[in-house]
Amino acid sequence: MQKPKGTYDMFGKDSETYLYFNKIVESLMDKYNYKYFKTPTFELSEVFHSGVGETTDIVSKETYDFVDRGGRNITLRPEGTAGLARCLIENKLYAESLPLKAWYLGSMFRYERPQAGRNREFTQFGVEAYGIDDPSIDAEVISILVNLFKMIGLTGIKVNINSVGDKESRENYRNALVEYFKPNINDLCEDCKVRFEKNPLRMLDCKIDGESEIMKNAPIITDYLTEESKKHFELVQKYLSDMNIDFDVNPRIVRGLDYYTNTVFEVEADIKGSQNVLGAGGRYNNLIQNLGGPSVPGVGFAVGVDRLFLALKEKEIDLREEKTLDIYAFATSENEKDYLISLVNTLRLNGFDVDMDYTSRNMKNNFSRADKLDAKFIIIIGEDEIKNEYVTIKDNKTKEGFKISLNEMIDFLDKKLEGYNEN
RNA sequence: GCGCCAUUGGUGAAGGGGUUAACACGGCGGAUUGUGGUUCCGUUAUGCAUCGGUUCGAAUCCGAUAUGGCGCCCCA
Repeated sequence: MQKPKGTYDMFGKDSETYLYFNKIVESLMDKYNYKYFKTPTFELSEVFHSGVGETTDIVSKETYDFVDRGGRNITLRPEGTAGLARCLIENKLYAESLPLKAWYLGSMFRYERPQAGRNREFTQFGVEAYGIDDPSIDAEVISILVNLFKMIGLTGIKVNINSVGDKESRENYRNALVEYFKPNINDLCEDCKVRFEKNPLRMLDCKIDGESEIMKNAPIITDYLTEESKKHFELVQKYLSDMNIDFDVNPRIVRGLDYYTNTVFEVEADIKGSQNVLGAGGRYNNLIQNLGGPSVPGVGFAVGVDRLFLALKEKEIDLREEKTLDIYAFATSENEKDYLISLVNTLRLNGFDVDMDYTSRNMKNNFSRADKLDAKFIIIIGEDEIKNEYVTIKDNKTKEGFKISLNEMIDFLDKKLEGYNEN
């Protein structure tokens, strides 16, 4: 038995990191007053086809599609935005007071060739703000991303921003690019020739020709923005500066998904490997309309959580909450086991984190097990303890031993643990 | 979808055709102990990703498959 290609099992330190990361995200979202949304992991296929765009590879050849038992065309979500947009339309949330600020965290699915930082089932954390087409929200969304990295202590990140303009700007620019490259197309790489036909904007991203003279002198989108788009982009930059957020304007970045308009951005980390873009996003003012809803603008980003963890690992950042066991309890022989079980149950009901010996190990093994589990206190139950109604409690740090009557046990432990937390 | 590389126990690994698959950590058991983290002893892969092939003989050479990694396409 083997897990499917491109999936992973998460446990041990990694799952501790994951749980702690969730907590950080939740508290971060509270700071910005964004609300958690949980939408389905799969949607009717058309949600992604009309939402993300037919032409992007993600939808045209990387989705997990299947027909369910009722004959419906279903797609496992390859990204989070389209489903959230569908949720907004279906529940008419645009009728409530705007902006609607939402966040999500969950699995996404893309049928791709896996490598480090790229899986077929992967986790994204995303943020979206709908209803207000104001550059201040673009800037806020970017600031969330920057703040997230700050909160988890990840350094060496770089924010690149650009504007792909509105529909009109983009059409003008596309024509200019085609015009510019047409005479020289034969000098470019094979991939670029394909992009020339399919999506000329992507040519600027080319790994092979990217640094060549012809690319450097290519027209840049900023010169083709309409007055309105230009002003929007300038204000985004101003607000970012007002928040003291460092960024670079990079006219070469274009997003892969069709729904973006105006602001686009990505955040890259200085880590090895080609999967160094940790998060990316932008504004999408036509998405809701494309999905059959009213004209509602939106802006947001998604972070690749697996990639983020990879970066943490490379930088040796241990993002975990310290979790230690309050009590490890054991009995000196099999005869006291039933008593032990009942005592442990009582302790747990009183709010202590307790583990116990299930196999009646010898005493030495029990002590080393208590150490391994990082227990703060050890409780020992023997014949004498039962007969005289007390417990032997050992402080595992100071090695001090106490004989405490059953009645006083809870109070004693409460007080001791309080002292522990203060230290 | 394409190209290149890799895969040995619970983990890190050595071994690159010759019979018992090294070493370390971890796990389990024991010695001693109504009070331990040290030490000592024992044990822990009939098997080297899977399936075929070559050979007297394969973890070792060859092929296919699977999975992982690097790069590309694409993208978070």
